[in-house]
Amino acid sequence: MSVADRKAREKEALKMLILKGAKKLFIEKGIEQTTIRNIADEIDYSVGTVYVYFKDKNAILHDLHSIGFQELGGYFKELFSIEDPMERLRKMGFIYIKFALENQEMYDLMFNLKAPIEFLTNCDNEDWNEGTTTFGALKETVHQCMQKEHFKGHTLEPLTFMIWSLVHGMCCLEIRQRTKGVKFNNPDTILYDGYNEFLKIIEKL
Amino acid sequence: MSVADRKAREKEALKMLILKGAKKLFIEKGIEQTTIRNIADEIDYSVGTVYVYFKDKNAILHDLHSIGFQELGGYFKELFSIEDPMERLRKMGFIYIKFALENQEMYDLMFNLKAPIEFLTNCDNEDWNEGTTTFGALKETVHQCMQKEHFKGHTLEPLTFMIWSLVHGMCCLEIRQRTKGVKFNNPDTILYDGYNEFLKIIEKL
DNA sequence: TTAAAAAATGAACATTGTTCAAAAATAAAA
DNA sequence: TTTTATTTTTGAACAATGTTCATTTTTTAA
Repeated sequence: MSVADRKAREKEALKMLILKGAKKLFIEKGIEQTTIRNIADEIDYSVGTVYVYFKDKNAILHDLHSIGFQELGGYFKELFSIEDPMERLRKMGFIYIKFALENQEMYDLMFNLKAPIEFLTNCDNEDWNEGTTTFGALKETVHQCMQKEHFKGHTLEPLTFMIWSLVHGMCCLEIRQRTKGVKFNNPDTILYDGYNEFLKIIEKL
Repeated sequence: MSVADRKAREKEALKMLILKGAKKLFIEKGIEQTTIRNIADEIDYSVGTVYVYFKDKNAILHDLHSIGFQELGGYFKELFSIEDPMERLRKMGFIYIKFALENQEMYDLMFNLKAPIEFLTNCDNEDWNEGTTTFGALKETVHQCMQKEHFKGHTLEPLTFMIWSLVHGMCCLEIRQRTKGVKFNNPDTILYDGYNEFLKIIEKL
């Protein structure tokens, strides 16, 4: 191993350290409430160093948003072993909501904040690979459901988007505290009453 | 009319002027990109004056979020004349999406931003009247649908929340630019392909 | 041991929301 | 009308933020 190799590894390590510190603070005190100085303090480096490794705050948020998608992938792992696509779709909905509620700041970053998308636009990058891949996974399962004679009369792409919108809408309203006027039976609102109604709906399609 | 009355009227007028200026700038250049100084400049007053009429930026955002709900109410007006609840529900979905797409910054403020809710919390106000009222209107229509034997096997409150989540989810993903990976047929994506699929879904419930 | 290259630093800048003593404008009193 | 009291408006000043960059420190190569 050359010195250049080690340097590259160290560079990568420090980049990860910054991201790890940032994520910790984001979860602890919220993304908006976390400053670059906070992040630098957290890992005992100076502000300037953070800017050596990241172009700006959006770059940090974008990288962390990608990490969020990796983590969602981890949640989704257990789905691979489910043969029946309808059963997989049901579980997928549950896991999606669970992930959103257990990782609210990360979910917000992945699907709501402007920063990650702004970063892509700034880099002249039209595509949003993380989202497209996840959407593709859902679409594949819906496709298999349709092959088994479910969802008659629906079109794959828009229907997939509807299912995504349904669970995303729930999570979004909950995370942004717009569910105050909704009277649920269960204390753990979305994950029980919401999810149950979601099950009823896809059953009828 | 006493002097005190006139003063009260003038005070109210200036408050409205500030809100009007703020709204104009929000729509023109985005909420995050608009500063208090911008708003003050827009209406030819000083920064300090803005703070005489509003406690802080959140107070402006909250009042503007309320105005947004009034405007949504304006969009909803034509629904009153529709007798058939199912037909009314369908039109309601269309108008909701239309409002969201035509007033993206306002929609964001009403249903996504933290500011209006933070303002309520700061005032020790637990309730979110604007949202609860709008949710109530949707719930009433869904209730009438159920009385006409639609939506068998569903529960009013959670089902209403599902329908809201569905349209909100679509609008949210579109406004926050998360629909890049979804291939629609129509150029006006959500309002046609999305809405059509929404129609198919509520038809089957 | 020394010179060159790389990495880390933190003071400095522009911009933000916010405050508040002072100034200006208005109303009430003499 | 003139003076006093009250209300309204002002903008300089403050702390906090994202960001930059000349300087210092550390590491590598000679």
